[in-house]
Amino acid sequence: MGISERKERDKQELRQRIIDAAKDIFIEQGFEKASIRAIAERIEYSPATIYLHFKDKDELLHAIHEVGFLQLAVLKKDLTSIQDGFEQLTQRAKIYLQFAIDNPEMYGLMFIQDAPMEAIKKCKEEDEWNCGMEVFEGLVQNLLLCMKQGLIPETEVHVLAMTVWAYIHGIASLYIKGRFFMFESKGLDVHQMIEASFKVMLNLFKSK
Amino acid sequence: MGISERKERDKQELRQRIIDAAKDIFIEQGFEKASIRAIAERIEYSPATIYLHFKDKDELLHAIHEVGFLQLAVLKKDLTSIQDGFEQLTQRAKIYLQFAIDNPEMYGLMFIQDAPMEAIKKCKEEDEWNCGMEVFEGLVQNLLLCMKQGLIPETEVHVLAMTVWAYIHGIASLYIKGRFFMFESKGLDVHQMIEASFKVMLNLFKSK
DNA sequence: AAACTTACTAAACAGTGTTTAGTAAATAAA
DNA sequence: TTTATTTACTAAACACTGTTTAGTAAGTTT
Repeated sequence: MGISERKERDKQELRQRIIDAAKDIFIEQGFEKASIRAIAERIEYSPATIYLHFKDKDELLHAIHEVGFLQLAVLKKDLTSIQDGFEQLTQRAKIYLQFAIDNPEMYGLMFIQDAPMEAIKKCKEEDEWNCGMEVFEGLVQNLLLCMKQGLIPETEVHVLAMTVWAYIHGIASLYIKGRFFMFESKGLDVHQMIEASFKVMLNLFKSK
Repeated sequence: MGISERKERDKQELRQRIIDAAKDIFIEQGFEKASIRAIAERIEYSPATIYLHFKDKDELLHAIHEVGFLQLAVLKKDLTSIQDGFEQLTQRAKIYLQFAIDNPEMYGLMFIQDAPMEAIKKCKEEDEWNCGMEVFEGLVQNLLLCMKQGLIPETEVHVLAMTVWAYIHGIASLYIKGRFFMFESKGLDVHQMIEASFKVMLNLFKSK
């Protein structure tokens, strides 16, 4: 009975085509322009077809945001090979920040917008936001390595990870949401300031 | 010629009524529900009338976001009377964070959403986002006080302020946008973690 | 050949921001 | 006082949005 299996494959393939098309429009033209109708048109199906694969737009955006985490995972994949904990932490932060700057719409979906989390809330089986957890766990492991190497003081590692994450996310989100714009109009070099802030933050973490 | 002046007053009053109604709906029912039509209905005017006072929705949201900064300013007004720089910094951060938790929609408008900044970009006279600048300047002055009192090491103060702001905003925005949700579902007390992270961050800043 | 299932969509519903054309009243000019 | 003009306002339309419903046409099973 290969027929029903082929049908299932076809179904999954169409689902993937929807996600890909949605992601492309989302990346190219931004959140606003990524309408169900525009996505449907790109894959040459009717808008209603999308609802055979996704409960609502939130669920589709949730699927896209997972693609974003996959993208980020690729960028992070070589991090653990960096022996020095502190150097790894520096690179980790830089990758995260660069990802946000290079993919502001996707970063927004992953860490700022309500949509993907709404989807989690709606489906009863608690997803627990595994995507975000994975990023966080990487940071936790990194910080544990730093502690093992005596580079930073022993502290409750989850709290420490939360602190580092908050800082990096703060820089990333204020930047991509235009809140450092005031510096630019005052003639200051924002990128340079971020770089300097980065160094300040890292130095603070060094155990004396 | 009191007539034209009265007319001008009436005009400004209606403008203010629009802002107030918009703010109320925005606060009560969230960003999504604050439609032009809903705002118009509340003040018993037609939707088109709103466009006689505001170029577009972004401009209206920009006006609302200024009300938010006024609200925040009230909460901050007694801060400078705190003599100890470090204590003032602590209280400043707490007020900022508490404001975000108590008024998530308004905080979103002030520091996360695109709308108000779009309005700035659209009108040619560079607004420079004075609202945000004011908050930032308060932090800068606070940090200068800390340095004067030898509580923190001498560093380029704008970079330092950016660092502190990013951290606090990071905590605030990740919290209100549900990204700490994963901790909750793991049985951790998020508020306690934030409190702990707060202490970690403040201790990092203390000069040894 | 008839019954059933699947995959899909046209069209509608209820909402959105925004613009246009037009009205009715208040004011200014004749 | 009558006419002209400006002002304040809105009904209705336009072009969108997410989503649902009812129906069709093809494929599969009986």
